[in-house]
Amino acid sequence: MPELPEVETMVRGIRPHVEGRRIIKAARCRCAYRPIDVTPSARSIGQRSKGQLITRVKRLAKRIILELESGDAFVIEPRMTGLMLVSDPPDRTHLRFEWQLEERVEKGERNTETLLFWDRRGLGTLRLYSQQEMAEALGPSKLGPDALSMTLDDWRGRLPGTQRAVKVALLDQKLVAGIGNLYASEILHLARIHPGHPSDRLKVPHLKRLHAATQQVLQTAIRYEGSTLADGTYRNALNQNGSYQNEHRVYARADEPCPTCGKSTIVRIVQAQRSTFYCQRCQPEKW
DNA sequence: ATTAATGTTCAGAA
DNA sequence: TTTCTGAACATTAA
Repeated sequence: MPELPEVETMVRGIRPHVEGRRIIKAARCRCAYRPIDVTPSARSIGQRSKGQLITRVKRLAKRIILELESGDAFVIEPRMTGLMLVSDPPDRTHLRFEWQLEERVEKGERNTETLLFWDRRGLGTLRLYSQQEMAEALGPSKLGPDALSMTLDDWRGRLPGTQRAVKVALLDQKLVAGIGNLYASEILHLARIHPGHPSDRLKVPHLKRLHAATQQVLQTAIRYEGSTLADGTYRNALNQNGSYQNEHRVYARADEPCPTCGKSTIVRIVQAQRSTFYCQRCQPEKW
C-alpha cells in the first residue's frame, strides 16, 4: 500500500521520464471496472492539460504532484493499490489513466513516451487543480507536515493535542502526513514505544525516539524502494518489486521472534480496525 | 459458495 | 470538539 516511501520511490522513478516533457494527451482509460474518480471532468482535464509542459514532479505525503507550466497541477492519490508507471503495467484491465508525452531522445536513447496510472482496487483519485485549489486541498487544515520534514519541535507541538493511542495518531494525516499502517508499526517498534500509549502522555525522551525512528525507518525504506507485500501489488515505476519487506521488524510478523530482544514473539492487535504489530517486551505498556 | 480481511480516505454519526 | 464507524473497491484466503 503506497505510503510515503513507496510514493517517493514512484516519484523518483517517473521523474527522469516525465519532467520537462510536454503532454500530448491526458485521458482516462476505458477500464473494465468503475472509472477512476477524477476532478474536474475527464474532458476538462484533457483540454486544460493538452500541450502543457510538465515542469516538476514532486511528492507531498502520499500524493504525487505533476506541476504544469500553466500553474495547474495533477495531484494523484494512489490510496491502496495505485501505481505510477513508465513501463508495461502488470495487466491492462486495471489501467485507469494515461498521459501520452512528447517523444524525446536523450543520449541516443528514446525515453518512455507514456505515463500510466494503474490501480487494481480502483480507490485512487486524480485531480487537476489550479494553484488556489491546490493550496486549499493540501493546506494545513487538510494535511499535517510531511513526516520527513517533522522536527522534534513539530512532534512536541502536535502529539500532545490528542489523547488517542500513538499508533492511531500516527495514521492521522492531519497530524502528520505520509505514515500509513505498515510504517506506523515499524516506527513504533524502533522507537520502543507501545502502540497504545496515549499521545498526550508521551514524554520528551519518547518523542525524541519517535522523531529519530521516523527518519530512520522512512529514509531506509526509500533506499530499499519501498515494501512489496505478499500480495505483490506495490511495484516501482518500472514494475519491479521493492525490497524493504525483507527488513520489516514487526509488520506481518506475528509469532516470529522480535528482532531486537529475540526473546518475545511479535504480537498482532487491532486498533481502529487495523492491524498493529509490536513486541510486548521491547515496547512495554509502562516504564 | 459465501464471507472475512486487506488499508486509505472521507462523510457522517456518536 | 473530538473520536469513531462504515463505505468505496477488487482480490485472495479461509
